[in-house]
Amino acid sequence: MADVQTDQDTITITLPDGSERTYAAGTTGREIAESIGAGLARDALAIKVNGAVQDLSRPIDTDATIAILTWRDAEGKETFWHSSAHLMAEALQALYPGVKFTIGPPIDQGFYYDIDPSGHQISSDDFEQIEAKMQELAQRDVAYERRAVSKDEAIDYYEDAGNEYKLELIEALDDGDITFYEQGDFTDLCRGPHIPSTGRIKYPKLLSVAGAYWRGDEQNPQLTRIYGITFPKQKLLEDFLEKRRLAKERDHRKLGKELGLFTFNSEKVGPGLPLWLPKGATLRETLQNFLKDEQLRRGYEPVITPHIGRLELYRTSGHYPYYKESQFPPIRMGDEDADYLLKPMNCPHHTQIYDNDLHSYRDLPVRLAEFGQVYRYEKSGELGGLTRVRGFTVDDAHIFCRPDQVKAEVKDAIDLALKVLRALDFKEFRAQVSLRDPNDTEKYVGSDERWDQAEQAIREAADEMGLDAIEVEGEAAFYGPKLDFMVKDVLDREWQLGTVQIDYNLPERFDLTYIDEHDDRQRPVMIHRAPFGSLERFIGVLIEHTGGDFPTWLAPVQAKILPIGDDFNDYAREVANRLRAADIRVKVDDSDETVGYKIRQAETAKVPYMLVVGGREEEAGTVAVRQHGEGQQDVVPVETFIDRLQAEVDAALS
RNA sequence: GCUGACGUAGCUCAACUGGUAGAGCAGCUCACUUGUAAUGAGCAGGUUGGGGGUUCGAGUCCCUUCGUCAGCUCCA
Repeated sequence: MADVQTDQDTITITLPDGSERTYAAGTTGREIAESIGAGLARDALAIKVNGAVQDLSRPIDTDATIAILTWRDAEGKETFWHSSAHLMAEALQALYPGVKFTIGPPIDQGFYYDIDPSGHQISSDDFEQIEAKMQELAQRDVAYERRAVSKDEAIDYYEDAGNEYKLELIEALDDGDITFYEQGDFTDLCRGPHIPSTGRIKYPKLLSVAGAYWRGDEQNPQLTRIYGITFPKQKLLEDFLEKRRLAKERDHRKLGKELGLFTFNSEKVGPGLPLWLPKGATLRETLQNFLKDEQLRRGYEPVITPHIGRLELYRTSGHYPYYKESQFPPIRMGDEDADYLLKPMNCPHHTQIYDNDLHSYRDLPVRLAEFGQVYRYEKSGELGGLTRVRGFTVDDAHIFCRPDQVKAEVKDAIDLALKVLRALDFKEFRAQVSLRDPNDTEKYVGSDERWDQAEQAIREAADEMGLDAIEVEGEAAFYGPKLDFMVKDVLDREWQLGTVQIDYNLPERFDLTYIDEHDDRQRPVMIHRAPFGSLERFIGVLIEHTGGDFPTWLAPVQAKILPIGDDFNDYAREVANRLRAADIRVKVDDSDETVGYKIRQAETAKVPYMLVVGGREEEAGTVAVRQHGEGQQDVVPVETFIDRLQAEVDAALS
């Protein structure tokens, strides 16, 4: 279909390397690919013409800059998976007559299709059969054919099919802008583009089935969503499955259990309420101490507030009833005419600490820090491991400052967050600046002018700190813009960890003030910041990031002393005492086991250092050092080992 | 909360179409006294998540409830 009529007989095509080639007008992408090379033609999935991805079969009528897309291009993969969604739909149509198709887009890793099963029940047990059908269909290697249809034609087609979902989609489309794609017996309303033919899709794998609401709205009917992924080569599928297997190995829920860090085992305690075991608590306190020290150096002051507060506090702050649904219900005592709320946030309490004193502009900023435990009633289906819990700890601090100090404070908060990420070797994270939605300024508190200032401050601070932050409009909280650090877990799910948020709302609501140089009362700006975010979530992601091999400074047990026999238990204990005196976390394995067994135990527990001691060591006052995962190292005096370990810890935290 | 899957010893997992709940590891006891990733033997360990039902008989089938997982929705 020639959209653009031109008088040109020939067209000039510019390739990604900048070279130009001349073709007859109407040459297709496939022909261009063939003219470049047989290999490229074989791998070609789609073509990008002046920035728009389209089918290889479509003729090109004008001069254009093009790129032939293959599996190596993100857009090539996207097209491949989109076409795979159609192939899966064809298989489903063959196996489950009457199912209605809605939407089936590609995603980061594969694709899904939302269907109305129309009475069929599809479960993961059926995956093998569906995959087999997909392979069978793919082997027929039929073309994906694009067909422009009129709106009436499209409506007729789906009225015949009785597919109200597609009709709803067509409703929103303009006549003349509607296309069907067909492959084999399957026809789908689709914008495209698609790969040339089904034969490219050789290795399908269905991943999961779940409910999803039509158009993501809880009020709408629930559809069945089937997730899948496909590959052109077996090796790629195997690599993908291997990666998933490895990810499962690193799952923090599994490692948390194996390493004895935390447990959710007791149904009596309640869902989403983690119990920290001694080793996990040690790890967590070590992390907290690291941050406390860092904060002291940066002028933060510690505060401590109770776990509950009067409901009135949260009415004033505006959190209640706005977030009523995700809070534990208020507690009412019979003899007191007031309700109490289990605190969902620390900030209201902190405002009251600020308000305990009269503040001069000279005193600002005031930085109040607390590891504050908060409680939120997350929906049951939302809970998961440590990443989503109902009771968690925020490494919260609230900075009360003058408007002219905002940028410097945001910069310091970013610096602190970066320090934390660096100390824990997080190299892959994303920084996101969330701004207000320019089309819906109604839902935000505070004047436009203030928002402009705040957004500018946060943007400049991010920029000056060298952050390559992406900006997203409409993601800001109602009270101010924010900057978040996001990190992915082993399953590639992205979690928000650290955050810096500017807030003009709470100082207003609590009528917080400071006295300026003209003896006038002024409103301070509040900055919420939490470099870890939630300790629980952070540690969950950290476990997966390290695979349980924590850096020495964080390891719950840093060294385990392994006497080779009972005769050396005393010496082992003596060494342990010397290490403890140097603040090293140490355990002695004085069980009746062989050294080989003790080593195995320590290795599987991922203890960084094993110190084997026997007669030779006792006589010389030494330890035989074995490093986790590295095997036997050397035999050194106890003091040397202490010095080394301390140097390692200092280096990691500097 | 919704849809689906799952729940057997502390952990990891067995138990054909309904027919006496098993194993390895961990634990305990005893022996061994060990030199760099599992010493040997023995013992103990369960109302098969809870409740109800069908059946001569239920880990297995049905209902219900709690929990876990995946996804949806939401997230101060």
